Amino acid sequence: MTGRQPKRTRNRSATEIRILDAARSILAESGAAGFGINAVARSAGVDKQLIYRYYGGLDGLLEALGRHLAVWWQDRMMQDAPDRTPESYAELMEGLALRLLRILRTEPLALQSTLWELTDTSGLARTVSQARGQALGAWMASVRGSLQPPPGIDAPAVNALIVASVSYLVLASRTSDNVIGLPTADPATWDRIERTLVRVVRDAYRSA
Amino acid sequence: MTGRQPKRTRNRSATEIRILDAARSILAESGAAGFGINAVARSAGVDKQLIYRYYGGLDGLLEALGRHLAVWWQDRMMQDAPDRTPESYAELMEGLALRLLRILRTEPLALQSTLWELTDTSGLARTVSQARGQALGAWMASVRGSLQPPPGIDAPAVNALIVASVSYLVLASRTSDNVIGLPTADPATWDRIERTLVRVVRDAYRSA
DNA sequence: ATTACGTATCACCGGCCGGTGACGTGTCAA
DNA sequence: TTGACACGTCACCGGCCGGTGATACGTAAT
Repeated sequence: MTGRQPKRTRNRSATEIRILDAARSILAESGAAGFGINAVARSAGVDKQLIYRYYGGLDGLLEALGRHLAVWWQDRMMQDAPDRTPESYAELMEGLALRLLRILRTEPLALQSTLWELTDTSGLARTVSQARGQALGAWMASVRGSLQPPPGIDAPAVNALIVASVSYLVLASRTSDNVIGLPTADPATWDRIERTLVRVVRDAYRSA
Repeated sequence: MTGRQPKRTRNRSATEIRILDAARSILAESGAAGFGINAVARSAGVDKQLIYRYYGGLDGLLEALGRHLAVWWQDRMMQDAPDRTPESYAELMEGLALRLLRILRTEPLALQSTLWELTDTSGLARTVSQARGQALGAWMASVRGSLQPPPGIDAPAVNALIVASVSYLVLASRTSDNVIGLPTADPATWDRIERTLVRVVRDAYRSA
């Protein structure tokens, strides 16, 4: 009857992790819309005052989350598919496109952080957004070896088109089951998309 | 000193237009984030109660806005470029891609309504979102004539990739000046993108 | 045992949101 | 002239937001 309850664990670094984890899962589950001091504090089971003390408010928390996501993207890109080293620049890009597609489709965190990049005007989520770009670049560098794109082709532009199309299709499929005429609820559609991606990349990088 | 001021125009249909125009310009200028009953009422210089009376609240207003945007997209797609009728299916898609790219880049309303499609989960903005898809389809139908895609090519998938890439690049350029490695602040970058788009479409639809 | 400090909690603020009920006041028909 | 009614306005509600000051409590050095 006496003591209320033992007040909490009283462990700063553990609390900091609780907060960061809560931030991460809120972003993954609710997206940028549901993200805020109150929501993070509630989800972490912690008073929001601690977010101000340990992270310096929303800005600091987002910076920390950005750093966290940067390594998360790196890990996620590298893992689970040491597919054979590509024999051409086109194959390299095929690998990147398919890998990105699968990550975006299976990892809510990946999807939401990509989406946030499009909506954040305040620049508050800048560090969060940059994470993906860095990871893509790092993967390219690590797998590329000495492969060069065929001459006379604007490789950065082609690659941007590919990555952009993958990103948009997955983002749009989240809220609609018919994206630009494709029934994205049907798994077979994604097979078509993958085959078409491969085909388009090969055609774009064929030298002739 | 006596009469306050004449209370307002006392003209329902004019007020309805004021409200709808305010909604449209708020969407164009502030996007989905800034959109709400209070903001629309303020911008229209009208009490929000009227939005409930005339449109039945946010839902009704959004439906009306959706219908409005549907015809707006149609007009915007058709106007300002009766470019020569295409001689191949590839040319047809080139035209669509370039037209969409330019509309998205120059019309904030087009960009924001496309963006809303990605963020709206409540389905509240469904009618707003569908407007674009309908307009693209209608334009295709009107220009297509008897052109057919080459056999053995998944034309819907290719077209979706193209439209998706254009959409993503423009959306992302709104909040960042470096999108997937491309400096989108530099006008020359958009020339590269256009050239690359044309090239990719042609390669994708070459029959051989 | 007392002090000092870091950890955690609570209570409160102003502001904006969507939504609603009650209140004028022009207009036009009975 | 006297209604009835539609158009417009005002005031208010509960709820959530980001942010801050004061307070309780465990712990470790003095």
